[in-house]
Amino acid sequence: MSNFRKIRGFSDIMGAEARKFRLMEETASIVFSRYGYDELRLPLLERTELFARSIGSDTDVVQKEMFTFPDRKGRYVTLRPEATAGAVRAYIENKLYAGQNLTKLFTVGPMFRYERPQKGRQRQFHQVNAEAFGSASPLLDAEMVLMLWTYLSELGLTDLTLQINSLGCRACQPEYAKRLQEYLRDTDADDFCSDCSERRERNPLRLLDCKQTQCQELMHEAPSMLDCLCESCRPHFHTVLDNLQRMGIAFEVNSRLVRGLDYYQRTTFEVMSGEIGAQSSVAGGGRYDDLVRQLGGPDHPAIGFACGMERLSLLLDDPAPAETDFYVAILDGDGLPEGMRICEDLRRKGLRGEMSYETASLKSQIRHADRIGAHYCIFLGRDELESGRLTVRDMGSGEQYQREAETLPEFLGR
RNA sequence: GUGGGUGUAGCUCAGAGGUCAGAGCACCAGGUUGUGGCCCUGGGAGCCGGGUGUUCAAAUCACCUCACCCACCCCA
Repeated sequence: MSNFRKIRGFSDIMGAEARKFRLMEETASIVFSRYGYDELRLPLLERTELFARSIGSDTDVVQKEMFTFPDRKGRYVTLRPEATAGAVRAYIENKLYAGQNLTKLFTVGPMFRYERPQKGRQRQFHQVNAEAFGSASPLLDAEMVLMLWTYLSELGLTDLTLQINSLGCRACQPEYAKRLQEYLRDTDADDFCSDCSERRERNPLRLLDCKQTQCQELMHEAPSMLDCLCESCRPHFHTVLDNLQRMGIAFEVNSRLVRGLDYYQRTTFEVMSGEIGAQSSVAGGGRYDDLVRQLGGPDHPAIGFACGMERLSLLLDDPAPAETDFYVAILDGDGLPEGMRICEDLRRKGLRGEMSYETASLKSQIRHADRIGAHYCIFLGRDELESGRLTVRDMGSGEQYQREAETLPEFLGR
């Protein structure tokens, strides 16, 4: 085996897997455009500072999962670990807000996080993202979730669960943090798992979604963010839920749904599957109403989501490859030029097929035609060259016909 | 970053210190068949993941390392 092997967590996407990726991309483009979204293609590399400022310098993503390195002039750059930061940067930098009050964008492509690979988790992974800027309307939140759900449905995915929560805004979050800390003060640090006892002070929200049973029991009685929503956030959340209900979207409100990226506020949501192992979250998103301003842009609210393509892929059936209409089997070396002409003529008529580039035995030619799934095998040997009529074999029935080359497109196209 | 599992032919795997490293499937050639699928004969193929050590002798034992898989963690 060669010494040149792919590096850890990076994979070659090919065959049925590549066809799934194409399906996910094309479906996204079709569905999202119905909702008014335009494609945005972002750089893979951005200044490290952009991610630290938007995702949060205290998060795991920024602290230990980014591919960060100095460029040739010593400036720190990072392979994007997610898409929102870059989309916000592009929104501000290109003044996409000018002349319109709503900007809807989607983007597809690779993301990079330095994590230990496992099922549904690679170091280079791929996301479908949608971001909408400029409206704080709860109807936009509902539409975003609806669009995501429609997208997943059109991919044929059922058996998914949608969870939704509100994290509150900068007005009500401090009040909740205070209440949560008061609650935690009455618990014993040693009763939590080691991770939770450490982050109890620094990042108490994280204790809410710890999977350890002892932590879940301790947090069972913890105050809920939903009880602390301010006079603005509470009706906003309820309007979102009302509209989802009206649109027939089934969801669960989960007040413990916490997102690991600091910029999320108000409505947050996650789509999960029970069939793909531990990495069960296939999509997630929410509002980030303060982020544009924080990154130096206008005070525009925004909302978005990301879909993990590798995880969706685990749920998709293998799409069949394109059908092969014909195979031109050359049985005599003199037939090679004519075979190529016939082959090319058929392709120009829109048919799909291949030819043998060298002569081979009839037996192996037929086997090859069978293997590539050709519907018809066209023989070109000594007899055919002399008579000017080709032998066409129907690979399904085994029947054979004599045909002039000119009549082939019509014959095969039926 | 932490744990557990696995690395032998293109694929699935057997071989557990001692003849030139094996099977099935796949592939190639030939035979048979009504010009493919069934059957028969033959063939090509392998840094036994890599390295170091122990031994007269290592795919096999020890240590190191790399990769893959699963889980923790984190997230999509």
